[in-house]
Amino acid sequence: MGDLEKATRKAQEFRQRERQILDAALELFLEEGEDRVTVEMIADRVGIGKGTIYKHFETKNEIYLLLMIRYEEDLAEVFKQISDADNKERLVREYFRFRISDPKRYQLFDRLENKVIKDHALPELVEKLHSIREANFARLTEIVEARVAEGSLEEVPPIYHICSAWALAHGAVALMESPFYKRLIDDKDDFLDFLIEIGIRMGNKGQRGPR
Amino acid sequence: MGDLEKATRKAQEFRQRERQILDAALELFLEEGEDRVTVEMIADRVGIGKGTIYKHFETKNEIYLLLMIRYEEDLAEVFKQISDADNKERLVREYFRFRISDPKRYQLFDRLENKVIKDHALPELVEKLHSIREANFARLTEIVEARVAEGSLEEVPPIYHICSAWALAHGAVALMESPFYKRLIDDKDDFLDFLIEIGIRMGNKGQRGPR
Amino acid sequence: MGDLEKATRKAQEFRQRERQILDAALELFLEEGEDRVTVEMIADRVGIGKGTIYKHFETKNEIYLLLMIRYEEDLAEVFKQISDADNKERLVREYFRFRISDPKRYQLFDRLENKVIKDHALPELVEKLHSIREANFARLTEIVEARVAEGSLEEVPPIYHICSAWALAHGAVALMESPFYKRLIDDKDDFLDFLIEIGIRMGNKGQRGPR
Amino acid sequence: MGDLEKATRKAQEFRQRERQILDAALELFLEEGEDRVTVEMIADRVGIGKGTIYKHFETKNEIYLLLMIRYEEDLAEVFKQISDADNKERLVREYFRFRISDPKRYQLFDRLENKVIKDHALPELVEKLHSIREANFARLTEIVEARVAEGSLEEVPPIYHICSAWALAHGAVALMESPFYKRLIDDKDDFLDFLIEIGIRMGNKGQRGPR
DNA sequence: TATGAATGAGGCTTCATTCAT
DNA sequence: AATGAATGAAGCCTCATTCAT
Repeated sequence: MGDLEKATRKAQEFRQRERQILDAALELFLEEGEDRVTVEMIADRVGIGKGTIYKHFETKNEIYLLLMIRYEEDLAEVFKQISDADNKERLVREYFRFRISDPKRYQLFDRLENKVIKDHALPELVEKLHSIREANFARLTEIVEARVAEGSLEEVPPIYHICSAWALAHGAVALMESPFYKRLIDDKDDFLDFLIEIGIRMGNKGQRGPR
Repeated sequence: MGDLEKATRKAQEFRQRERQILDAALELFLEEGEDRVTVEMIADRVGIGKGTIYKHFETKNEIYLLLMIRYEEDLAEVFKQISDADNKERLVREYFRFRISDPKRYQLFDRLENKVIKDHALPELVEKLHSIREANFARLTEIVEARVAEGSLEEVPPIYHICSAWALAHGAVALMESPFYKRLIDDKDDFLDFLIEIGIRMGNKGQRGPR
Repeated sequence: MGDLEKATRKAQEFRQRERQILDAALELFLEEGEDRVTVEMIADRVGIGKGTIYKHFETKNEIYLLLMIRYEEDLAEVFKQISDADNKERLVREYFRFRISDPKRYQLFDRLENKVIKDHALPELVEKLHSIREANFARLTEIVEARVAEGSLEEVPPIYHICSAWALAHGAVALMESPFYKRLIDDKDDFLDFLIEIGIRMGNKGQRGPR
Repeated sequence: MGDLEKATRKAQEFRQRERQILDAALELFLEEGEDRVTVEMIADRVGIGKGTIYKHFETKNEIYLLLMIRYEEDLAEVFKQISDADNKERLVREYFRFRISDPKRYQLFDRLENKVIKDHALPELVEKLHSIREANFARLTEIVEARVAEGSLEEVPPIYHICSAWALAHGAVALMESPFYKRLIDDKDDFLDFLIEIGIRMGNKGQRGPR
């Protein structure tokens, strides 16, 4: 094996380990709650030493952030899948599906974001996270603008439509996770259908009287 | 002053102190984030000794819970104000207003609930919290059932209507607090109006095609 | 015992404990070298818990600094003893004696100062330390100025005389502590007499040719 | 190229690398303080791997020691330059110049010596260091003895003269490096002249009354 | 009852050194 | 010979809770 090849392999293994650590961290955060998870626990789950983690990440906060970025990138992927030709209905549906498909994960990142922002930690990474999110938003805005132009959505700033969908999805997630609310709903899927319908219709033209 | 009188006064002062502690704790939790607030900080703000706090509350978790219960009771008060005679619109409006009026507080309790539940702490108090909430729900359910009966709301289980309103309000709160989304919306009040309108219309009969 | 009395006693005991910690820390630093001494070791020597130390001092650096300030105050005491009426000889002698009497301590603080300054730690305390030192210097400067005025010291800025004495004392201390040099000198006291004589004569008028 | 030649070259390169490492280490120790410099930082500056450093030196302590020996050898060079024919003045001047020319370096080694000795590390190397220093001393002693014999220096053990010069130089270095003292002296060069004059006269015959 | 000094488990992070490739 | 990923002991500091006064 050539030196170059060897180096490439090493680099790949290194990347691979990074992924392992992030995966293990995410698992543990979801299982136990991020505050209860120590760096040592993450290392143990991967089967490596505590110090090794710090070869890959500067601080625990960086792990948080990287995980959040991964999530945001996954969301970008979802948006990319839904080509511009698609209709709004499909978009809202996919968006809800993505959010609700793993509500624990979603809520974890919601908590983490607040934590990380309060710590003023890793501002460059926070910036990166936000810029990915902004790109996602730009894409959404385009789609919404087209709908507004064709007259199927009410003429308010596109961001209103986006944010209200975001809010409903966010709330739906919290609902699905709250042990209190969970026990009030018998047929979860049926309820989700109901919610998604609301999401789809929300902001459609002609739903509101004159302001 | 008689002994009895004296004892009564003492008991009152004790109650009073308890309130002071809870108020100070809430203030600090909101200002700094609950993780950064130590029991000592709370005692300092009240101007008492750290040990005294433990004469009133068994653990820090109990403070969390008591605060949450207070919040839920405040919400009950809101519902009580809105007599059964009231229309749905007013109810939704007040509900949103209450939630959004102090989003930080709302989010704090959302976080605390998850934390406390994960700790399996103070199950009796958690039970109490939930029973208050259930009472609130019962009241809401009645109102909604009436609307459904009169034909203005779609015929799905009342809980669907309640939960979707809850979800939207919950999401709206998160939106208002997220630094990322905050900067995307210029006219906050205008957007909230938009959202509340959606909340009001949400689930109205005739908004959905046949399932 | 009255409440006031009790409070006073408590406060005294608290002070006393602070002294104990500082004493133990100094002992250990001298015995083992500051880098080898952990906060836990200090606590063990005092016979208290690790956490207690942090009730008295914010960081390990603060312990360093407080110790240094104590030393500088002791030196101020030496200067105060030597009233202005005294002659230069006595002053130099006492100064050397103080420095050399505990060279390990002196060197410890020399090291600590560099360390603390590099850390940019506790700037207010560093400031305090320096202001004490400055007061000591002001006192010295007065004495030296008087000698210069009466013609017994060479007419250079008073600080020159002070600094050269400081330098010789500083070097003498290092000499006394260096295992290498220690073994070269048989009669330590005799050599110190020699050095002190040099210190006394150093800078006397008429010792130097025209510049 | 023959095998021998090749081996020789390899050996030379190895030597060369060793020098590079020591140079980089010295630079970093001076810039950042030895405690803040990790082995990795040294490797990075040289542009080699961390492991390679351990092919050349057993431990970090060995690097310290080798650097100290180099410094002592440089000093030996200074003494060699000043042939026996030279006068005392020139010697003292050169000695001061050497010490003061790079006070940070001097102080670094002073610190390192204490550290290394406390660790009881690498006793053979410590021994080597001391023997070089002893040789330097022997040379100095000869010179001083000649001066004493010719009557220009006071009749005390030669080591007294040497040690007092050492002490003054050592103190001068500390002075030059102390941020506190630095700001008290306006004209550094003028003051150094003053100090060197003292160093030259120090211990001259006729400077002291009868003991 | 009120106090606050004392506790110590536990978390994060650092870094000299090892060792398989 | 050179590498650098991996290690884990060790250090500093936090803070909920206890308990003697």
